[in-house]
Amino acid sequence: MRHSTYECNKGCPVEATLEIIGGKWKGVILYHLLENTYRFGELRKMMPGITQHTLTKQLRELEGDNLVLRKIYAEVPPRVEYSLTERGESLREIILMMRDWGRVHLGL
Amino acid sequence: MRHSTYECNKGCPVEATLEIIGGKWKGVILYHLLENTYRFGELRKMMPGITQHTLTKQLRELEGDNLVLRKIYAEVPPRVEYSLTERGESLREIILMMRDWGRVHLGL
DNA sequence: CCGTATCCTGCATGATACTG
DNA sequence: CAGTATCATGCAGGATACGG
Repeated sequence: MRHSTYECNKGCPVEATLEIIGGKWKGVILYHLLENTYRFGELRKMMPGITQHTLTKQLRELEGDNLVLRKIYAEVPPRVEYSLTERGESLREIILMMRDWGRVHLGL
Repeated sequence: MRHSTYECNKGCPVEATLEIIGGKWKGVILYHLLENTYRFGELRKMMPGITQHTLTKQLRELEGDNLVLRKIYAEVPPRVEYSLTERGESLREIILMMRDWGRVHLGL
């Protein structure tokens, strides 16, 4: 007896995906990294509302979920660049669809 | 001088969309309603982890965002059915993509 | 420049009990 | 059956200060 296509008994795939990109800032971070590789300070400037503390935490979590790559350059002053992993890239379509939906239905 | 396609200065459309579907349960609720119209108690059974209190609140918020329609039947015992509005339907593609992404990348 | 270390706060979510 | 009413709690996110 097969389950419904919509069954969510143990680990709904929609819920699980939202746990990864559903934070207050993660979608926005990924959205920016879709366009380009960015340094920590650049991301911060793009998101005036986020604190340094929170940005660091969110980036660590995205890194932990293997969506974002953190590359450290041994320079002075230090430079750290964030980019999407292949797994992160695979979210491109979803993120862009959310952007489009927001534009159309929320007038943004 | 045009802005970048990715600019998020005031009201990022990705962030705004996530505010609507990004809660812990909203995606799952919408996911179920994608398939069918359901009664309150049916939804509750489908999501064993959610409490009555929280389900009510989430449904009210979805209703407030005009994604879900709440239809009350004047019967005894009372019957209330939830379905997607047209606006809710417009999220179908996004939700299904999140489901697929979860299945492929999270092994669900 | 890119962080950690503390401490703190609000709000999303939950537990439990009661009701039209 | 489908809710409200209360009260409780955990954790995401923030403020501020300091460090390699």
